[in-house]
Amino acid sequence: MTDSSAGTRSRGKRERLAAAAATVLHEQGVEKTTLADIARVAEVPVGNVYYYFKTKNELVEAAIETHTRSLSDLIEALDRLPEPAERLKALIAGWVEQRDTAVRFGCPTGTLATELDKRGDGLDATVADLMRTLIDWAEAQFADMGRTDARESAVALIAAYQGISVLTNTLRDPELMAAEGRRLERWIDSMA
Amino acid sequence: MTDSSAGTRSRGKRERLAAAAATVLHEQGVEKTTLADIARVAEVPVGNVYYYFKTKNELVEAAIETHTRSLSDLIEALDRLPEPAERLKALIAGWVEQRDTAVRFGCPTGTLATELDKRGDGLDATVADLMRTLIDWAEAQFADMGRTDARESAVALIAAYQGISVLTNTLRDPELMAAEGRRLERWIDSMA
Amino acid sequence: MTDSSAGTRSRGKRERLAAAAATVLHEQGVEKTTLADIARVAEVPVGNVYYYFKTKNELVEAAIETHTRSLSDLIEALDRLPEPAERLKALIAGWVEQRDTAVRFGCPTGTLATELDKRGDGLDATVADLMRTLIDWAEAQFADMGRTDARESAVALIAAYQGISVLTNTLRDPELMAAEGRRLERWIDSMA
Amino acid sequence: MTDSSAGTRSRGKRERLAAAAATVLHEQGVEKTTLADIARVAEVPVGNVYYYFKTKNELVEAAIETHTRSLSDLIEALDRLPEPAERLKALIAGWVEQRDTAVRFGCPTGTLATELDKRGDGLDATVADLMRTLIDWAEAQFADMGRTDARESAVALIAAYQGISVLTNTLRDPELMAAEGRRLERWIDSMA
DNA sequence: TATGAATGAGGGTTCATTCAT
DNA sequence: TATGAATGAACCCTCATTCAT
Repeated sequence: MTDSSAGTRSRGKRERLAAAAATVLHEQGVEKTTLADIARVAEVPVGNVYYYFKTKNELVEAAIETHTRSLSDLIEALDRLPEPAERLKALIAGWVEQRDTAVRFGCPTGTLATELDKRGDGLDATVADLMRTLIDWAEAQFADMGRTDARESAVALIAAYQGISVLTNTLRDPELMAAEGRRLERWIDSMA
Repeated sequence: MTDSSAGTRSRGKRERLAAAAATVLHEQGVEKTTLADIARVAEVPVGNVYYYFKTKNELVEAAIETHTRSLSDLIEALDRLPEPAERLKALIAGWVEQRDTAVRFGCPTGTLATELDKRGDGLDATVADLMRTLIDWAEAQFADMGRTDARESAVALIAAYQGISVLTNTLRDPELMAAEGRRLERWIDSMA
Repeated sequence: MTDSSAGTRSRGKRERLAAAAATVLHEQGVEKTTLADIARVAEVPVGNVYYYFKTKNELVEAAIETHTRSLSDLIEALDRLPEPAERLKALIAGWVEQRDTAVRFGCPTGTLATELDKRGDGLDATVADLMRTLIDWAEAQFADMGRTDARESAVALIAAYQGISVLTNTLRDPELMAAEGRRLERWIDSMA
Repeated sequence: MTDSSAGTRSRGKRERLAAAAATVLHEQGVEKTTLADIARVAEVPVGNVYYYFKTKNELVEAAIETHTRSLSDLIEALDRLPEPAERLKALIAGWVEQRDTAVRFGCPTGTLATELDKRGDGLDATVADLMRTLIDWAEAQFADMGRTDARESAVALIAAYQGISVLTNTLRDPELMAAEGRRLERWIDSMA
């Protein structure tokens, strides 16, 4: 019991750091975020961070993995819905629900991808995987609906979300996300 | 004569700096770009930059203004086309033409907006104006086409471009932009 | 039984650490070597090192002692030879044999002495003892040969070795050591 | 005059840094010396060091160059002597003169070479050049004296100096250097 | 005895900004 | 106006040493 809680505390710390990284990197951006910021949020002494992550990049990587896991969970939940159209609309509904976060910080994945592209380390490939996972899942839904242009539709859907996230964030207007959500839903409905 | 040529040279320097800033900030990102980088590209001594721009932020602002002027020029050119639908399709065609740049650096305005949002200075409002200008123009075209949902369509169009820019850049695939361009054209055509 | 075997295991660990320290400190230098490096080579967990050595300096001391013991063994072996001139020439032959190590890392004692001198801890005195032991032994051989300048010759011999080690290492040429070895042998022979 | 003094001040600063580096690196060793140490001795603010030297390694390189220049000056002075044997003995006399420095810090070139070998950067090649320059010069003198074994003698001479420097430093005894100096002089004399 | 985890001081380096001329 | 030089705050990272168990 004591041992297990000790193990838990250690693993907990790593996870706390990864979670803090995911949040803070989203909110402040990769470049503006210092290790001290992440350490503070995770309530871990700065020097100790390096016991778990050898470089700042590894911390960014862990943040991406956190997002990847979130996406997996989301997909798993959506897959429980019976109809592909419903699944897609539930995805959209989720986006709309989080529109206030989008207003303040944009899409976590999209802004991260944009920033990592400029950095020159190899991390952009990792976010690309994450992005592809989402597109692939959407494609599967469109295919399930019998669409022959499933890939193109999937790309268009995710692009619409990425784009409206940028606009919602830039123009500080959550209603943009809401309206686009309704438009996308109508689009899905028009396919049935 | 000497003064005027000096003035000319100075204005030339200021513009060279603004242009260099626009390019380099797009390619490297705001945070990764140093004043020295911009000065080097503009072929202006580092110490001299501060004669024209008191802070790095003012240089970023100048870069945005450069983009704003580019947009004005573009709009002016598009407005010479007779039909609103043609104008919109010409806009889209321009996006597709520049897809290789999007692959490497994303949309200049979008990535800048994403980065500036994280910085906390007041510059995000300036990019927002730029973004709004484009949306407003698109809205005018849709209205001209007799659409009652002109604003929503305009937002959707620009969002589509922003989003596909993110995906094109992240996934390093220019074909994404091309395909989305064709899709958007079809959409415009379907409105006629 | 358990205690004794534990004790044995412990002494084994202590010796493994000292041996690892001797090797790694020679190869990487004192400053560039971390405790983790030594622990890894000795296959001892980092945290456990401090049970045997309270500070890094103590580990350096142990490394010196390891070298001292090696020197004792060497001297013991040389002393089995009947003639002092033979003993000295056997010493020289040993140096030449190890010239490839000298090329890569220099003389273990000499480089250690050079490094420890800069550190300001009291360890330089310990290497000095080691160095003196070798000189003393050489002096005894020269005296045994009937030389009245035994001390000076001994110093010259060891200096020649230290110096050619520096050059062999710096210029990365094992042949330097070999040639100097032949020269020194001739010198010894000329005394008989 | 003003301009030239301004230029002098700048160049002076760079040189002051290089000179400080040469001294401090010799006295404290490369690893133990911080940039702040060098900056303090050169009376230059720490942040300003990087205006002249982009990395610590460049500062080390500059220190080596300082030593190289000193050697050139020395050689130039020695070359004014008429006889090669005299030149070599003057070289030796210089070593003996500086025996108190050797006691405290060893030979600047030798200790630097020993330390740089462990560091893994490419600087060891630069010190090697310095060392070779000295050997080459000595070889020329021995050749001038009609020796067929000029190279070997040159290597032996420099090795003797390097080695006695190590011993003088390690055993903290300036008399070692003095005695070895006399021995080497006799050796030179025996060649005439 | 044994060990993973924690800690904090300090080092090298970058860079926006300012200064002196 | 122009410019090389100066400045210092902040950042990432390393590591000897200590702690808790």
